[in-house]
Amino acid sequence: MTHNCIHWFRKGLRLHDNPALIAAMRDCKQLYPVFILDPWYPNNTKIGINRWRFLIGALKDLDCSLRELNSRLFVVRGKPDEVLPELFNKWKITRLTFEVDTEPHSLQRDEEVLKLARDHGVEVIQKISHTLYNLERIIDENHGKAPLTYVRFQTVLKGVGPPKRPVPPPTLGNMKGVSTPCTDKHEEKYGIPTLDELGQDPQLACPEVYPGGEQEALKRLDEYMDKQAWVCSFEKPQTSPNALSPSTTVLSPYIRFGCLSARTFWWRLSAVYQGKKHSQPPVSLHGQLLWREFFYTAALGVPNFNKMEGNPVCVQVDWDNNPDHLAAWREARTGFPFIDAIMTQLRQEGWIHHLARHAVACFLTRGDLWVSWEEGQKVFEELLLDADWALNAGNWQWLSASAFFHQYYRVYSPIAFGKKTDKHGDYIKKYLPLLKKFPEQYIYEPWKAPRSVQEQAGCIVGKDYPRPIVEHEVISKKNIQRMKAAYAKRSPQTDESPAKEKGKKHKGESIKDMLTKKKKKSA
DNA sequence: GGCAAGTTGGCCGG
DNA sequence: CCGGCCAACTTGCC
Repeated sequence: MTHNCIHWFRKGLRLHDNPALIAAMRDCKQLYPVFILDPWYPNNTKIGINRWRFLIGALKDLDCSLRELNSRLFVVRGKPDEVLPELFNKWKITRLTFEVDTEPHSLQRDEEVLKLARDHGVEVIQKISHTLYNLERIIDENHGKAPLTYVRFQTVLKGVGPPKRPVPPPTLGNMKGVSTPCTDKHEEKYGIPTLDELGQDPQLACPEVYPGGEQEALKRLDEYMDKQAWVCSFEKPQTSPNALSPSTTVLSPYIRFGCLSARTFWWRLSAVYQGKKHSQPPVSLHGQLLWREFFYTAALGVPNFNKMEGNPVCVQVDWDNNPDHLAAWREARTGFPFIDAIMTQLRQEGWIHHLARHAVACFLTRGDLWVSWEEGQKVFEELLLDADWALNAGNWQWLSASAFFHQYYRVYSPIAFGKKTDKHGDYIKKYLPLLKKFPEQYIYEPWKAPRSVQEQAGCIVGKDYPRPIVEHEVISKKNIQRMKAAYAKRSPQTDESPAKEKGKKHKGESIKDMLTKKKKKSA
């Protein structure tokens, strides 16, 4: 039997390692590659202009590549559960293929679509290619629960083996006997949207630093895989958050939209590592892909993963409702140049280094402003090209010491942290040119500069650039105590039965224990 | 009991 | 002046 097929692109905006697309081409007469632009989607999540532009780039590139296979991309406007049944009838569809997406709202949407397909007699083929592994399998192997530590995650993976190899991209051979019926009105009806159509003002766009698309992704991948020594010695915590050009690969936006397959990246790294000494997870580049997998698994296994309430792994904290603090942070006017420079880079370029995310996330939440991580999550969702539901929620919980990471007394200093990798403040001067003329000595703390120095620099603190929004040394100490209180509330069983702990120590108290205790007391 | 990607700032010894 | 150690201090897992 030959089929009329829709391949539904959602994430996975690529031809390489796309098993669902290959499946669509098998025994196929007419192929319709579809992307559904859901105008209602932005209702619950705000998407910034840079993210829209990246998506447009990725769609254009996809359409280009499909043309080379004598096909085209159909961008369809509407809600999937309304649009797909129409298309099933109109195109006499017998088969629907797509890539598995494990985000909760996607799972719900796809459940609905499966029902509709069944009603229309449409066969559905789903393939896993967005993640390295079948995440359900990982949860099964861990006795039905998502692993909560990276070490545990790695232990589970040892039993599962390496990820599958990527599937080669389709060729004209795959398209033998397959056609994509297009009319003259294709552009008009199924064309790729413009920023205008998406309600974005192109005039407001900053210069594009990271163009979207599979070709761009593969070019970038090649460029980095050529640097073999760099790849083999890569250790994420050693890279700089405030380098003038990125100290890491910036492949994350491409992986987020599926312009680059994580499995392709994984096996390209394996090829570079082959026979050489190389860094290891969690800090290596393989380790980065595993962190992604780790948070994807947690996001699938933990209910309400993007919220504090109803999230069983998340510490419940009495965050302040402070719109002024939140706005200052979002709009890069906290008065801390390091923080404001990072937030400026985020808004302009759509990407900031992982450790820069640490600095601003800690500052917004447990470090200084005591604003809920959910608010920060929303801002990142809007502005980050690589904003990914699972990673965004997981990392915000990590940084706010709400889950995964618990050493809340480790607070990043908005002054000291940046200095370690950028003594002269060049990064600050790049993104906050207003402060360009401040002497090095004051670049991280311009409010400490004498009036005459501020005048000389042409920038008066309190007038041209804000005074610091909080006193970091004071507020961060207070906040540590607030975190301590939140943690204490968390486990009432230790409150009720302190005897348990005493009982445990009673018998086996060693000399070393006693020494440690004494030391602590005297300190 | 010890260890875990990603702190800071103070103190001590060289 | 620099590197190293320590305290501040938690949970999950081995």
